[in-house]
Amino acid sequence: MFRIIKKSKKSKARLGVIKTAHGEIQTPFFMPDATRGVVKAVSSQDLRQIGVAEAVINTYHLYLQPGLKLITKTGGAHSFMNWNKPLLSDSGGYQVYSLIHKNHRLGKITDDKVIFHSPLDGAKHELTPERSIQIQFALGTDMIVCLDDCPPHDVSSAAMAKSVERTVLWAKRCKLEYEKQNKKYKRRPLLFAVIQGGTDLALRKICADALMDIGFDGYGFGARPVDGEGKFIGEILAGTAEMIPGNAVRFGLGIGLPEDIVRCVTMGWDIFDCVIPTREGRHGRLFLWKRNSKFQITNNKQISNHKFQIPKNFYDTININNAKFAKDFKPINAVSKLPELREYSRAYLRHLFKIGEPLGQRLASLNNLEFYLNLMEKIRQNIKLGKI
RNA sequence: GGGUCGGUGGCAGAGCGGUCAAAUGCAUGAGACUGUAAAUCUCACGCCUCACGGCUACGUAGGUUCGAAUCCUACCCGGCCCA
Repeated sequence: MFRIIKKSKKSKARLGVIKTAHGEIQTPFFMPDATRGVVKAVSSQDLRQIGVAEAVINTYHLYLQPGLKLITKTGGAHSFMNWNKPLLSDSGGYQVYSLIHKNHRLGKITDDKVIFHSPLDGAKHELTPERSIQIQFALGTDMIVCLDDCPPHDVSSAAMAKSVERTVLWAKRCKLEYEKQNKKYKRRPLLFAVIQGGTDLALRKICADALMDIGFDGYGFGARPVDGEGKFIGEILAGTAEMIPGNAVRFGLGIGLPEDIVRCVTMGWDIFDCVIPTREGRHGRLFLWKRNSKFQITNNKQISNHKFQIPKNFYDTININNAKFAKDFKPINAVSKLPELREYSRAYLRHLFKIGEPLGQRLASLNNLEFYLNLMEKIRQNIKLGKI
């Protein structure tokens, strides 16, 4: 269940609460990706320690490995992962894109279903909209997503229209299957559909309207639009948000960069997930607050007079692999709530990366997740105080 | 002392007359990463130059050849075997 607590007067941002069987979460929020049942390199204990309240797992990956039987046997994804907070499962729609649209040898898409060759061992698997929902019920996740057809950005407009048509068709089948599973499991996870349509707002509208006729708890924005240089195109996201009724959850799938999340919040998007903090962390990039950033938690008096603008340059990133950190004995992150990040030096973290030690990846991932959590906290505070 | 094999760029290690500034791996330097086929990928990596190009290089010194990391001679150094 989704309830809006406060709407901004300055923008389309809103504060809300999503109630699930595993607790309530305040929106806007960010979910780390735990695609294969782990946020890579970190434990659920780590996540709890920095205050992560929800995570995203993937239907397709967990179905392939370790498989549903095993997960069902342990009582679902929550207990398997030792995670008692809300979980969202993604449908496998993104894998339609990353495994098939991008590489036709790995499978085939028909109107009826998707045929995958497992990247693990090449074995053939079929995913239908119904199957995706069944799997997600078996996983026991709190928020589930309809299987969608996520095309590459550069596809022809005819192919894009086809994707939209397919996405709507599949969403319809997902909804029907959802009702069946509902009766079987006596559970009502939130069901989200995904709006496709590329950078064509009219097509997005066709998709959104068709999905809203079916009716879902929330609507996702699929296939983050980019321009020729790979940059984020805001108008499409803003326009699409407007198509979605205010009482539905707006889910920006795979978004993104900190500044993009802020922008999307002001457009009315509520929840986000992205691999950036963890993947880039594993690759040595750390997100750090700028010392004099104007984008601060607003109970700080000094900046409480600051009129809200979408903050720019409020953070820095560093690549800890760079030679300049070899003798940098400053803390990894002096303002972290994690003692580990305050006590280990950057020189040491660089050393861990240089020797390929997984501890380095864990520390960097935690640093970045903490940054994202802080970001969302600041965003919520700003909305609460009427600044966004 | 005799015999034998070998000495190649930061390291390991190809190359054995021209297409060699020299494969490949590692190391190093930088970059990318957006619903995770990602502890991955890309680029650079003798010196000078933005580049064209030039210069110096395959233990050292000579030599053969139009041309040598590659062939010959001597020397230096190392491994192994014999005394």
